[in-house]
Amino acid sequence: MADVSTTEESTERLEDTGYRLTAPRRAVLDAIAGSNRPFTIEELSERLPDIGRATVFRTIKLLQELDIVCRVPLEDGGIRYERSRSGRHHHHLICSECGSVTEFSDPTLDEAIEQNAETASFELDGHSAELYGRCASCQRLS
Amino acid sequence: MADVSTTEESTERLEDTGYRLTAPRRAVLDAIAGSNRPFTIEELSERLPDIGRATVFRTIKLLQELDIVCRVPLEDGGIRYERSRSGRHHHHLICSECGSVTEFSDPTLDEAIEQNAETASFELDGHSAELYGRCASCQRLS
DNA sequence: AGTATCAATGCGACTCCGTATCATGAATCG
DNA sequence: CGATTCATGATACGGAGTCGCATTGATACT
Repeated sequence: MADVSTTEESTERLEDTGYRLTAPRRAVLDAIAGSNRPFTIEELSERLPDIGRATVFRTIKLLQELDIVCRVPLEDGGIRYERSRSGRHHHHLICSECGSVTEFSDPTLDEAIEQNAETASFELDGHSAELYGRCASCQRLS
Repeated sequence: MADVSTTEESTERLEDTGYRLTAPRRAVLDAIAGSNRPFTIEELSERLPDIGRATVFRTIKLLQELDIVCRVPLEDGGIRYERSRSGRHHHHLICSECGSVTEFSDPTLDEAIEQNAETASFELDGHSAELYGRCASCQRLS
């Protein structure tokens, strides 16, 4: 799977899947390329005052489908979004203090999940796993 | 940790933690005792027309804190709730066809999660894992 | 290049889920 | 039994996301 860490590759992925490359979509891609912290739609929308709120929602939804952006569910039920670094399936370490989000992949974890599904005769087609706590730098600060 | 599969034990847990045992709370406990499928607040509220919507929300929130009820995040972002059978930490197998939810616990899975946190020097204080797919009986039906 | 087509946009209204406010009522303690 | 404090219900409110629809603009066709 292609890297999606640059705006160029993301626009490519957009075009390859038959979606139109429009000015608002470019603007959203640029905006999320420039932010390294997970963001809410509102924050994104404020940074793009000339783009309709509905369009921002629609675009983020689209980018999620293309695995360019991923949804980060917080412990309190809130939702943030982040540009997916790997463009592949992964899990999150979510710091409840500074809000930073780190991706990780772990075949052992995925395997444990598959094993549980199998034991229950469950036909797995997706899963999510989020880890909540304090990141290394927040620990150092206290 | 005590079993919470009966309304009696749940009312006990309520009282033990210093909360008042009121008629609306009893009614909510009875209602969820009688339902074996995960429910939305709206559904629950409809079954309890004499109880204010806000109270249903408040009560479910309280029961979540007491581990009597657990939150079930669906793949589409929706939320349902279910009486916790074990009253302990667990994960969910969520059938996208019939909506059934099965709990499971797996030390191997939890350990894999802890291992990842440790590798990242992350101080873990909670996690969630949800498995999405088709349950055994839905597979049989097709 | 010129044009037709259909997807994408922007706006605003709207839904859905959950929460805050606050006066009233009920459970618990002395 | 009376006082206190917690819980309730009604309603208004708020945030997040969606919908409908007229307009715009990217793409494909010639």
